[in-house]
Amino acid sequence: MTVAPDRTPLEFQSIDDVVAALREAGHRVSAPARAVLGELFAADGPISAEAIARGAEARHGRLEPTSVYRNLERLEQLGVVRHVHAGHGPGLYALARGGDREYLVCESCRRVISVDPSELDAVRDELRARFGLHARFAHFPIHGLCADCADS
Amino acid sequence: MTVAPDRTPLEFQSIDDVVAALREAGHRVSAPARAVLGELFAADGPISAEAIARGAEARHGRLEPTSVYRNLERLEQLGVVRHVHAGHGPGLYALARGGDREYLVCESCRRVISVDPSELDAVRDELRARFGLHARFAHFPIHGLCADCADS
DNA sequence: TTTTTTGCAAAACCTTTGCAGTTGG
DNA sequence: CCAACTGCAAAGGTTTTGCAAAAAA
Repeated sequence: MTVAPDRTPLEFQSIDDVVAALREAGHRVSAPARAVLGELFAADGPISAEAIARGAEARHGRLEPTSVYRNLERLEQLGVVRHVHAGHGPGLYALARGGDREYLVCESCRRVISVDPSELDAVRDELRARFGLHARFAHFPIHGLCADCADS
Repeated sequence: MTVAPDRTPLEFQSIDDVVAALREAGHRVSAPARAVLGELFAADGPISAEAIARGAEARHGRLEPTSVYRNLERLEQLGVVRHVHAGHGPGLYALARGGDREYLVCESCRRVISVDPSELDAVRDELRARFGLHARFAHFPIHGLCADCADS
């Protein structure tokens, strides 16, 4: 078992930052591991493991989904990555840089809206007052129709 | 293609009501179909297809999960059944009687809290005002920790 | 009798696991 | 050099699909 280094996700600004953290935690850093990080840093939102595998395969060599999942799991334990379940379909993975995020998902166009948790405090307060539920929207996001899709 | 009869879910108070509606819609009603309905009427909350298959198998004869899924799909098209996705794990199915419901799920104890949609209007209003999202919690419920689990 | 529904088998989909071989440090 | 990581193959859990046999109306 490895221990997450004493860093916040905010400090991971580049692939090399993460590579350093991985090594600090006793991990080795292979070409596939770098390729996965490359896709995550290149993405502008949460993406699927399969998208990572395909993108990385195009730019670098062969990359099995298996390996992508194993890398993502490791990065998630390190606190570098988080994943979110958007409706049916595969889980979506994103860098945790920029601090915690919570998500809203459009069921129609599948757009993922990323928000600061504080923006959902009013919602959380209401749910706790009324039902005693301490709601979290980081892993299982709020679903609905975005403004554009609701208009049509 | 069949057309849903001109009834609201509120009118389905018994297995026979549903059987009548199925026939009205041009469907045949087999023993397995009745067994699935029996489990749904016996359940006191959303249950998995596998639970339905096991329960029905105990009381009546053999019942393949395949058949359960096919029956649930048909009942869902008729408006008699709805399903909800509670975290990881299988989908949960419940009768739609009593009108629409929306759900909150505890990520720790997996308890499903069923609420009247109007109880979530304040939450919906806040989400719409702030993000333009028209939230729905019937199919993908709100996740979090219930009061009991949050205390421990 | 005729069309629907079932059972069984197989596959699809996403993800995890096992294992032998390769590779990073 | 040796533990860790990879590829490949296989399996796990949930749901869907294909098809011949059984059953409803």
